[in-house]
Amino acid sequence: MRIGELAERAGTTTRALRYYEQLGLLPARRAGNGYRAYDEGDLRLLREIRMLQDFGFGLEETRPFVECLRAGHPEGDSCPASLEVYRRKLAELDECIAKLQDVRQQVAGQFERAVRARDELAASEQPPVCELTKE
Amino acid sequence: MRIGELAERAGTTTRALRYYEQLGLLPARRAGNGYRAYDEGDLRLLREIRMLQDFGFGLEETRPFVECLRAGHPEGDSCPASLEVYRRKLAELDECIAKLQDVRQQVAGQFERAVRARDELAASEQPPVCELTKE
DNA sequence: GCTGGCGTTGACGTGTGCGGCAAGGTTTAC
DNA sequence: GTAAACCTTGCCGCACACGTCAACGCCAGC
Repeated sequence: MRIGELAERAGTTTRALRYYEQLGLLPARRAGNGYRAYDEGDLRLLREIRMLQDFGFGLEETRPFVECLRAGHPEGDSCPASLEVYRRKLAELDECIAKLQDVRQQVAGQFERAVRARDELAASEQPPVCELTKE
Repeated sequence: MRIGELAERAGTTTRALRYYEQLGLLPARRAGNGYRAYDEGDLRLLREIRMLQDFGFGLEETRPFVECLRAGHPEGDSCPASLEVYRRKLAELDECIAKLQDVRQQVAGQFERAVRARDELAASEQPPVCELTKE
């Protein structure tokens, strides 16, 4: 299989594949004409990378999974190094979520204060004249 | 006040201030010798920028707040444009938090599945011989 | 044999918020 | 008078995962 076909079957681009090879993440054999040659195993590796990327893993974080598969294990996460990455990622996610929730609270507080200030200003500048102003 | 003093009083760097000026976010008057000259008002603007940055606002998102203050309003969020930025940010935060929580769920699921698979494999390869193996 | 569609490498661009350095001018303290 | 500490502009670098050329080679169909 050549690079274009692999890219299409994995739902990515040739540019990404060349980049992965540059990182040593997904090295390719070469055909006689210099074209990159891939097989079904590479497709499996690539799908693993893509799935982890969708989870927000950086490319370096996918490396243990890829190497685990290349070592012949049935799943990318059959190795301790991969499990460790999972653990780190979960901790990271928890921290990030907590931080965002804290920020959300603070921003919501600022927003509500600002809205109240605006409403009070409007009320003092243009007090309702009488009941008749209500249409 | 010169750039170094302002930076120190706001807890930032001269480099950041020059960058803000480059963006037109915090323009500076100039002294006769070409040095940037700031006043207390600029310190106020800068503090506003820094606070919003701490909330994760991008510099462009702080612009309405800064312009609001420069227009003479008592607070950076006294203007409708600032309130709109708050609203957008809250929506963005909610979306981001929801996404992260979803990802966390999925990663946790993968992790637990992988751990179970590992334990089952270990159990089948090295079954507990008998009660005596427990120390 | 020629066009079109593959492939190759290499290099620069993207966005964000600065850090760091060079090469100079200014001011301040002693 | 001179050294230290400030200021100026300008430009390159970083992280990250590629996108987007450019200039070229290879191969299939007509």
